[in-house]
Amino acid sequence: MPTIKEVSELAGVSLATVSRVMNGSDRVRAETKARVKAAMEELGYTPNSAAQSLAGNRSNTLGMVVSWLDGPFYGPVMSGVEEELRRHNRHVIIGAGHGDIDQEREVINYLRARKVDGLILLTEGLHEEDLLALSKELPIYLINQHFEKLEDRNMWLDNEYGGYAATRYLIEQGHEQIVCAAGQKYKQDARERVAGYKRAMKEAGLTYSAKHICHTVFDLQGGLTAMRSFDEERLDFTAVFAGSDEMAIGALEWARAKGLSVPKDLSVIGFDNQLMAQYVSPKLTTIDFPAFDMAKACARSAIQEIYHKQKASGLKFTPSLVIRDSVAPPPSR
Amino acid sequence: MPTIKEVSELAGVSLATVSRVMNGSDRVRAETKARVKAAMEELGYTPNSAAQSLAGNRSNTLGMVVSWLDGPFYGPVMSGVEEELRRHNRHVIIGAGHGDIDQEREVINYLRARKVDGLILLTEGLHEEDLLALSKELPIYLINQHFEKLEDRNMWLDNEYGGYAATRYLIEQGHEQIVCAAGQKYKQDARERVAGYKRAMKEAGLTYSAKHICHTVFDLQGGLTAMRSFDEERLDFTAVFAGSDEMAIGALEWARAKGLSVPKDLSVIGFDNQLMAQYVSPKLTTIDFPAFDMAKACARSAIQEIYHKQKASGLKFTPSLVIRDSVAPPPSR
DNA sequence: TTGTATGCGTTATCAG
DNA sequence: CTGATAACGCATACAA
Repeated sequence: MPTIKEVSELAGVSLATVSRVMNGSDRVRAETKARVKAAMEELGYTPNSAAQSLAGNRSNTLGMVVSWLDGPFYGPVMSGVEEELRRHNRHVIIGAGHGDIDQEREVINYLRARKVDGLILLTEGLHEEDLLALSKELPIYLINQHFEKLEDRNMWLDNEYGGYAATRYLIEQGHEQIVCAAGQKYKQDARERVAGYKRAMKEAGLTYSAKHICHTVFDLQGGLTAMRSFDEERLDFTAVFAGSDEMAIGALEWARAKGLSVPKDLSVIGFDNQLMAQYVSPKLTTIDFPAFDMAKACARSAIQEIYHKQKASGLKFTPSLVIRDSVAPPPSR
Repeated sequence: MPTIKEVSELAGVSLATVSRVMNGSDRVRAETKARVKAAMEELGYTPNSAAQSLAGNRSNTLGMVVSWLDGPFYGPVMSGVEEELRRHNRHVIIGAGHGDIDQEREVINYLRARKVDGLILLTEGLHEEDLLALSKELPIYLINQHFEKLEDRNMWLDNEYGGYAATRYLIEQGHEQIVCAAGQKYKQDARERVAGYKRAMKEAGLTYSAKHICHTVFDLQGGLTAMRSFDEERLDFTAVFAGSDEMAIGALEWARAKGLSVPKDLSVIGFDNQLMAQYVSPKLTTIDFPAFDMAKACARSAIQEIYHKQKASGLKFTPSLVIRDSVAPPPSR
């Protein structure tokens, strides 16, 4: 493995000069730079990242904390971050918090010990105080969590608009009685999606009661629970807006058990556009969550700020409707 | 951030001694060791991994190459590896090959430049020559790829047995006419699963022709294609063994389109026990692929060999049957 | 614009 | 069993 020393000898310059051309060519003559680059090329030089980290007092590594490594949602996010960082010759250490706040903290400590230069967080447990304290120590970037005090290190989805778009689509199809199966009430995104539902309903002059909105959990079981609740309340409805695809699949299951055909008797729209949305029957109409793009943008922004001293800026992403087979006009009476 | 220097001063010993107690206490007096440990504790010392890498000429990092970061299959694998490595204070850099052999090679080069101490591979493109050449350079560990020349760095699934168990279960339910929707013929695991099917059929004295086995692709579309082929061949069958859950879901879709009810009219068994197997309707009876455990075992073995000079040893994993709702006795005639 | 010298925090090789 | 001390490969003041 060649080192800068060998490169410098071949190029007939000093170590320092080689180092300079590596780190964004401060002020070195173009000709010298070319000679050095040629030498690097010839030797097949690759920098030793450990030495860089040690001397430069930074690890060229970002830490990333997700709740699960194996959830359908996190794959695209990790993928986006990894891809972007590798393009910039940096890398990422990923840790899983397993949905537990203590484990999340532990992972963060681990990453700190690894001296990561920044942190990308896609978590649920950490609250504002935690985040604020952390951010005093090193730059942290938030995916899917809108936190005003960290505004320019935020990549967030306009969940409200997503909920609006979903509901709006149902309304356009002719539905007037629409229920909303929502996720955990303490979750920001769950609440925002519900807000979108409400806005669309009001805007269309449709009515809903508190019973039309059922906060349960963002999973299949939660979807079932919500549907049962609507049923027990004897509500009339022709369509359901589910806060997540998994909940929507729960709704499909409920409908099947009830002998209702989707979308003929009941329309269902989900949220997230997870992989499995395409695998169920009927294929789920849903709202796309651009996780991959958000992750990429986040990584790019982090790199710019941390390594190139440019100001970071947050970005709001707008989700889009994905039309498949689970929504149709309501049954005519 | 405290360094060993500060620790050594507090403990009243030399740098070298501190270093010794860190690295598995070669020969240092118990009392000294205790003093040093106390000092480390008191200062909250954590080793600087960059310095360790530089001085020790190793990165304490393993590279891992998977085909996709976002496939349902890879999550549990990454999860297992990450968890095990972190427990041992090592880490992993994950790269994705995107199912393309050139990209896989590129990722491997990237990881080599990062000076990983070993490589965990869960790939498809690389062939034996590649692997053999690579393994001359650094230790490589294979998940889900049985390669005799690297026998003790192999974690592999007994796919043949899995295919046998799946088919056997169908037979026990009373099926006699069973077709097999298999994955890509060039894939080792696809072929092995088929071999298991054949063994079970023969053992039970049941017959099958070449037409009963259809090699397509390990995905939903492949499942559809295979089913159509059986249909066009006008085969009689009451059950299908699909080489993957995705193919099985394709079979479900085909049955639905045909107006067949699963499992009443047709039984379907899958393979892999991916997350989505629980989300489709009917819930898929399938063969569990213990990806998480395999990954953990692989990481453990790698750590033992690379960092503790113990001989690695491969492991064969036996898949198990997961009974859900997609298999029933054949319709009585 | 370029070169020299020093230090980053460890490990490893020697002596003692 | 323990202590000096020289690497490890690079970044960065400081000098030239």
